[in-house]
Formats: sequence, structure tokens, C-alpha cells
Amino acid sequence: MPRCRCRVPRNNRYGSGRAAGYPRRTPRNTENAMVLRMSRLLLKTLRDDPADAETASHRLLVRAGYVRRSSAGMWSWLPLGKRVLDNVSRIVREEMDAIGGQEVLLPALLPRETYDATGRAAEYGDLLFALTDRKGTDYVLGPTHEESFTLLVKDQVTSYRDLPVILYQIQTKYRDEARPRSGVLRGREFQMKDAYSFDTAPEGLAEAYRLHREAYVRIFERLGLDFRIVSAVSGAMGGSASEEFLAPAAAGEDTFADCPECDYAANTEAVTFTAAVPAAVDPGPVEELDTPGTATVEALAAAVGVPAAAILKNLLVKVDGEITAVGVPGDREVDLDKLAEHLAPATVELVTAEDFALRPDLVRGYVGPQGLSTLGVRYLADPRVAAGTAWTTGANKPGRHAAGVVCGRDFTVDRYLDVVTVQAGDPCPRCGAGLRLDRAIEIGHIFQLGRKYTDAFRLDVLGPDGKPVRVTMGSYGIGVSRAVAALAEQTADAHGLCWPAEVAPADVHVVAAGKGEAAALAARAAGALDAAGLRVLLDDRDGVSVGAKFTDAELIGVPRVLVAGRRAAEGVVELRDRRAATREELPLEDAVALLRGA
RNA sequence: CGGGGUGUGGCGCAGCUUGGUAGCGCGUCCGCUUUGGGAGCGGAAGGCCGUCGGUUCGAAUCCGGCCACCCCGACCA
Repeated sequence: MPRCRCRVPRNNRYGSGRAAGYPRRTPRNTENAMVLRMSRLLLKTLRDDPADAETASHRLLVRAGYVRRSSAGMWSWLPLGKRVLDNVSRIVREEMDAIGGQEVLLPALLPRETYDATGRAAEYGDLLFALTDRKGTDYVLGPTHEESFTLLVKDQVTSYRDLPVILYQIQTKYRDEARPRSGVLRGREFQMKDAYSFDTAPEGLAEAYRLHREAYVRIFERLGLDFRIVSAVSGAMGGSASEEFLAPAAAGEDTFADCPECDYAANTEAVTFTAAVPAAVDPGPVEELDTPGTATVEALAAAVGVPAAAILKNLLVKVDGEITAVGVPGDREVDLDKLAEHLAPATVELVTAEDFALRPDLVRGYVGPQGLSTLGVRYLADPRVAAGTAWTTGANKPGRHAAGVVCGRDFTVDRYLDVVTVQAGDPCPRCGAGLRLDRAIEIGHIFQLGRKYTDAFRLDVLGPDGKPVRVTMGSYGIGVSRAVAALAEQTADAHGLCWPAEVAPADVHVVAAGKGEAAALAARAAGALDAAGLRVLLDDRDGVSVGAKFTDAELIGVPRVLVAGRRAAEGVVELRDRRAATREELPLEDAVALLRGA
């Protein structure tokens, strides 16, 4: 059998030699083919920040040549970026395989009817990328794949003996976000790992959920991310238990509450408020105040000279069409989603000007809870509106408010509901300490879905008794491309990116700081490090000043930098730590040994 | 979807108010010099000024429509 030697002409455009018209200065070094040579790398670092970039990850990933914007919310991953993305994928894959996950790849382009069947096409609405094929059939680009996986399992699995099973894929997902932003952090096309578990019993689902939770902890620890696991609400996904993995970062779009005293943490949407402590007040008589032009809490607080927190704000909503009042302290906002969740399946909507017109007894801006029951209006309230507390509130007359209105004496609450937005300092539901609020990036979310999708598609398997058993399901996502952005956010410093070792595009960045012996030593270092099994990025560019190379190295953010320069003749190199900004000089052999051991 | 803004060479920008067919810095290419913190000199390439229409002898510039993109908010597993 003939040796399969490379028959490519030696003067091809990509490698060594000099093709006519395209002289190449850097010969391909086939012995160190794994070394990434910057002289040959598709990489253009930018000296200036892109004008449209705000967040650190956006600015730096573009400046350092990791990604390029293609169109709104669509990003191309360039060689360095692709390496980081692949490193994240690899870690995710390894840990998913370790819990018995089986990797598959399903189409991203799916018939719309798949999502119509579960009602999610309607739930997602414009968020779904939709298109039509030549025959007029409607398709969507999948935003997440519960439906497809349920159908796949229905097709492939018939017996309880085939379960449990965990399937996953790492795939491009599509969401037609109204406003893509922050570069790769929130694109309309992005990489996601989505996994799905199928079990015959709730205990199995709980076990699959636990396995994923542990795998996610390992994944994010290996990635080097600072992260928190928080309670979440399931939202449009359906199902019960759900937790989010959040990476705290200023650029984050989620707010979560964090307890400084215990390990409680929750998405602000999911924070529950429990105890209501009646304020110790001396309930004087109700006093009516003349307060024209104070329809807002701010105006009233300024006019009467009481803090907003002492004002009882009454929001009118329609619950299944019935006008209902919701009382909350004036420094709070009503979270309509929370309210709707409490009252489901009833519909909740804000009252309109027309509704007010039909009810002259309800004065916009001057509603108070006194006597609402005689008007046939139900009164819901936040637990902070506890019996015995006194408030300044509307007098149900135009331009008039009432002070010293006491809950339980002057009005009654029909039902207490936790419906206000959380504020920093609110008591922790677990230990009572004041909660902190922080911004974070959602990088993972795990759900015990239960039977929402298996019911929709009637996914049953035969049980041991020969009777069909409805399958129960879990869903587990990780934003792979978003994790890259989150890492950039958390690790970047004033000089540029600064990757944790396992995801960095290389283990060592070798800088040739000079020509001749310096360049030769750098090449030798790259070869030795490559032979030692390290991933090497070699800055062998001609005509680039040493300062520019150093600046680029800091921007690119490989954790270890090896410089061959001043003392090249002695075989001495300089080893730098990108994060610690430390440097030491030592013989090349010692540096290689040190890096190999690291 | 509301509000604000921007489209001029690969990147960052000026020119527009007051119309006369485009300029600066960086980058790129060639030559020489230089090489430990974004080098110097000389030469060169590269732009239907987002797009369509209007006004005008003449439009990057004035007017109108459209498109794209960005930022804030709403929205968003």
C-alpha cells in the first residue's frame, strides 16, 4: 500500500513555498501542525472598541477577533471563538455523557404543526422564526425541542424496559427576539445544549433532575464560571419544579435575590413573602385630607409629607371582567404576572379609562379600601397590609385622601396574596435576613416538566402489567454560546479577555519578541510545548512590533504567555501569568516542564 | 412594539448648517530602516457616501419614502 503522503503541491496557497503571485513568508511546519500560527490565523484585532458595543463581552469578543456580527442577533464564530465554543461544548458533552445522556441531533427546521399541537406556537407568538416552503407548508426554526424529542421517544420507545432515557443535543436554536442585544449574550441564533429525560414514574423524574443538577454544577465549575442556583418559575414551559443557573454579571438581564445569611437564592419572580409583622402604631381617628392633584404616590407623598411606604396604593384590575382592587404599600409595584399566577385560570387585565367611566364611584387616583365591599369590589392585598397597620390612602372622593386608615378597623382584606415586586432588604423567606438583589446572566435552566408534552402527544409505554403508562418528562438547557459571553463578562479585565484554562483557545501563547534568535527560540518553544501535548498559539508575525504583540496577547486572553526575546541567545524565556500579571525568567526547558505540569 | 439615535474605504470618525462629484487617524499593499509595550520614512491600493425617488445646471450635503443597524424600555425557559 503506497504511503499516503501529502500530494498537495508544495506551493499551494495555504502552506509553504511561494505560489506565483502569492509569496508566503511563513512556511507551514508540518511537524507542529497543531500549533496555531498567528501569521496564518484568520484574526484581525481591533485597536478601537466597536462603536455599537456596550457590554464587556461584546466589545472584547469583537475586538479580539473571536466573533463578527453578520446581521442583527446573528454572529459568526471566527477561529479563536470557535475554539472556545468547542471547548465549552466538549465539557458539556463529557458531563452529559457521564450521567448516561445519549447525544443525538434533530432538525432545527420543523413543521409548525409540531408546535401547534402543544399550543406553544401561540405561546411563543412572534418569538418563533417562521417560514414557508415551496408547497406552502409552514415551518419554524426551533427555539427549544420538547415536542420533537417527545415524538422521537414515542416513535422509538414502547416498553417501560426502554426507560429511563436521557437524550440531548448541542444545536443551533432560533428565537426572533424583539431586541437582540449585547453581542453573543442574546442573539437570535445561538448554540444551546438541550436535554430531555423520560421516565415512567415521578421518582425517576426526580432522579433524572438530580443527575442533571449535579452535572450542571460540574460543568459550570469546570468552565470556571461563578454561578448560583436559584429557584425559578416555570413560565411558558409548564411543569413544576424548576431552577435556574445564573452567572452574576453587571451585563446580566435577570435580577435575582440572594440571602447574605443563608443559602437562599431565587429569581425575583419566584421570591415568596411570608410573615407579615403588624407595625406598632397608635391608631388615631381617620382624618380626611384635601389633596387635589395628587393622583400618584409620589405627588401625594410630597404633598402630605409621608413616606411612600406609608401610603396604601390601590390598583384596580379586572379579574375575569370583575373589577377588583389590589392594595400594596406605595413604594411597591404590583407584579401582574405574579397576580395572574395566583388567580389562574382567571384572566387579569388592567382597568381602562372606559371602565372608570362606567364606575363613577371609583375615583381614579383616589381609590381607598374603605367601603369597597359595599360597592361590590373585592379587595386583595399584599401581606404587608396586615391587620392593625395604619395607612394614608384614597378617600374615594375626587381630590381627597384619608390618613390613619387602619386595616381591620376601617376596612377588611378579602384575600392576602404575595403580588409585589421584590426589593433589596426584603426579608429572606428562609431566615429573615435582608435580601440582596443582583444582576445575572441565565446560563442554564432545569425543569421537571411532568406530563405537559407527553399528554399532548399521548406518549405511553407498556408497563410490567401490560397496561399503558403515561411517560413523565424533564427538560434541561444550557446556553452554550451565552456561557462564552458570560465567561468573558466575568473574567475580562482592563486589558482584555482572560479565559479560564479549560476553555481558553490555547494553553500557552508564545510570543516571538524579535527576529533571529528570538523568533527561532519561539518556534522551538512552540514545538516543544506542542510535543508536550499543550495547545499552542504562536505569535510569529513579521513586522509587528513587540508592543503590539504584547497588547494583542493581553486582549486575546490566553492564561499563560511565554515570551522569547531579550535572552533568547541564552535559551532563556519569560513566562507570564495573564491574570496575576506576574512574570519570571527561566530556561526554556524549565518553562516547558513547568507548563506541562500545570 | 413604544422612545431615542446612526448609516461616508476593513475599524474609528470629519465633511452636511451655507449644494460644485470626498477627507483624516488606524489598518492594508510595496521598498528601506527599526524590534521588550500598539515603530520611522517614502510610495500605493481601496468608497455607486444604506437605498429609491424628488428639487437643482449640479446632491454625501436640501426634501420625501423605504431599508438596515444600535441604545433605553416593554417583551423574553
